[in-house]
Amino acid sequence: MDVRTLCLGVLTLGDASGYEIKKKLEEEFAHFYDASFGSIYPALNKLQTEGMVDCTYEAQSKRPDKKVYNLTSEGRLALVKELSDHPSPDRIRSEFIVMMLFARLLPASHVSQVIDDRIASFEKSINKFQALCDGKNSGTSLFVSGYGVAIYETAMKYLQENRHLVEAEALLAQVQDNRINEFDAAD
Amino acid sequence: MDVRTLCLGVLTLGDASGYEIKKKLEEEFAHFYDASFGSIYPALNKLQTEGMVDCTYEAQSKRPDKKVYNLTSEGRLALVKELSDHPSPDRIRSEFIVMMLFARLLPASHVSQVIDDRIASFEKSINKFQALCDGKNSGTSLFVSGYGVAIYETAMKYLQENRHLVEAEALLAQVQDNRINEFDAAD
DNA sequence: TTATCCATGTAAGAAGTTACATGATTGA
DNA sequence: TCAATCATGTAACTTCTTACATGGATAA
Repeated sequence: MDVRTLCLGVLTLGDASGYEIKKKLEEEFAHFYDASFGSIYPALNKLQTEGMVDCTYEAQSKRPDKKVYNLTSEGRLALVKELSDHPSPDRIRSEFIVMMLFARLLPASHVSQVIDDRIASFEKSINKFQALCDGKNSGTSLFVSGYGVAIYETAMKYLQENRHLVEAEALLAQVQDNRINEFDAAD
Repeated sequence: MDVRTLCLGVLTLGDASGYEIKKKLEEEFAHFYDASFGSIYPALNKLQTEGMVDCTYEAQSKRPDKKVYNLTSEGRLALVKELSDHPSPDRIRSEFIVMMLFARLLPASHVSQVIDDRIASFEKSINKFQALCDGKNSGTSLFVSGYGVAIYETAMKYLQENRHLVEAEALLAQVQDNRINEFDAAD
């Protein structure tokens, strides 16, 4: 799955410009997939040459023209085919977790700060998903935003209840380092 | 954060070869970061030319030589500096979630199969993290594997309890498609 | 005998990000 | 006046994956 497929998918929800597709991704797919303009615009142009999408220009006063894309039947077929493969495993890239694993190398205060920030950002995500839940009628969107709420709530609660494990280790390592430094200083 | 940083991190746990670093990543960092040999070996070579790691050859009978790397003080410093930045938000790429969002385009049976598979794979992940929990003494590893258990358990439970939302929509769309096809056939 | 583990490496290519260019509009 | 929103696009660059090359040992 790539940005092209994602664009086709968004277009099943209605005609849209590249800019609108990007916005839709930020709202709807929040946290589960993202793409930049630098990948969306070329993808749409390529999809057009391949006949997967049609494009009509919408002139706008006081704004650049809008290129509104709509899915062709070939495009819809290609999307369904793409979605029919079994999904590859989720790919997660968490700098936060890596940092936690090496917490003993860092100042304890910094570790605490990072955890505080992470909890705050989880809270934001939960609110965002919650708002999405409330505004949604379709079963699938409800399912996905509910999934987001469930996972981020668990993650947040876990951090609150278990942060001491990491913080204790960071603190211990720091104390030991200081002791060594004191020994060094004493020499 | 990139593969280079990850290699430096693993080397704080003890000297290791590229191959061993890869294995360690698969065990310890499972699901939160991964890297292929094709990125690890070049990263280690570059780190060596930069003086971040030393390398000693270990001749092995009946096996190729092993290049065992160990962290230099510059390497440790660079790692700490890298980890001192605030971690960027987790990046998740979930084909599964995208597929759920477009479930209405797919055969209901296929959707059900995909959810079954996902539940099974979550179960595997939980067992893996659980085993990791049991085998670990350090607070940080316990924290991280516990985090994995908590999240995957939530995800699994959520799928079990809410899969009907997606399955119903896929089924409904399918029935409507069939109805249209019947109309078409009647013409 | 077939696959998997051990062990390192390279080269080609995919896929994306970042930064830039352009430029008016609107809200703080 | 400063930032953000709308709107599209390109080019350079980064980063990683995949596939290949090599080859003995071991387990099913």
